[in-house]
Amino acid sequence: MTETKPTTEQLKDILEAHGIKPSFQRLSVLKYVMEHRDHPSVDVIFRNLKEQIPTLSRTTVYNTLSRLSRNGLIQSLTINDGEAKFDYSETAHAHFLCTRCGKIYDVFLDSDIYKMETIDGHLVTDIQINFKGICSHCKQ
Amino acid sequence: MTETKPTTEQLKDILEAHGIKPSFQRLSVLKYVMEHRDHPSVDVIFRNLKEQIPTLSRTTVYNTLSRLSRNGLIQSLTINDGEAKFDYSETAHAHFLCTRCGKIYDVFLDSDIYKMETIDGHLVTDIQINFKGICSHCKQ
DNA sequence: TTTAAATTTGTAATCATTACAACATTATCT
DNA sequence: AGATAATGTTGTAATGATTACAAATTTAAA
Repeated sequence: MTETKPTTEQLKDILEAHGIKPSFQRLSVLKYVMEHRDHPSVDVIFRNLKEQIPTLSRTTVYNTLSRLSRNGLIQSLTINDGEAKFDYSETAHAHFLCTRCGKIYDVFLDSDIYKMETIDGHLVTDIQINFKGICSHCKQ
Repeated sequence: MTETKPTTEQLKDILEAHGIKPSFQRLSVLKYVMEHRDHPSVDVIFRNLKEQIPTLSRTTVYNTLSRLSRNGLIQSLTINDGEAKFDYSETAHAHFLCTRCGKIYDVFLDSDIYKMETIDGHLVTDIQINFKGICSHCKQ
């Protein structure tokens, strides 16, 4: 499993290292994304955290994810129309979206593309390689 | 310029070769996408065609683009949240989205990734390589 | 402890997309 | 050709994700 159980101290350190104040809500959102590597949507994150934090607002989840993403802590996957999916990962990897069941699979391929810092004179801050098709389960 | 001016006959042939009946609306949408390689959105396509075809419905544009995309004639770019962008191209290429000005640039890099037909046992029907960052114009 | 700054919350607005039913056009069959 | 079925188009209404915004709360600074 790629899932980790970071301690509150570790979460705090990570947020501060990225210039984000470690509020309780932010710690909770980051914790959720780190412990659930199945590309959760805003709605999934919100509904699950709401159980532990009844006062939590959907807007806070949006704000927090957007900030984590902007500061390069997590990646906002734009692989499908509809809702955004979020990804925390140390190692660069691609994604495969099954257009039948909607599941998103991690795909590990070592490509030089991930190392590019500029392209055609443009400054690169994010790289996403997206495959779409029918997954092995749906194929049968 | 990569733009082409296909004749009505050519458009008809292309549609029929992909198993799509060449109605007037479909010919018009395909023509627009082929002649405008700047990744237009549904709204842009609709508003421009509406001038020549006053009876045109937005739903028809959605339906047509979705069918052209499903049949592999055009590509629906999912590089940014918000609205989908459409791309007609004979040669595989990547895209760069400037997060400041919103412009999408074509990026040509020859990668073996485009040749993949399966990955991890999944059947691949679409591949997109997306870069994001600050473009050379906005950098200054 | 008072004041200012930052964060969170909830509701209302926005905007792209889809559902759907009526209407129009095109193809099929006798 | 004329009747009938199939397909395509249109417009409006619904849906669903995201954002705007202002009030309320919490945290930091003086």
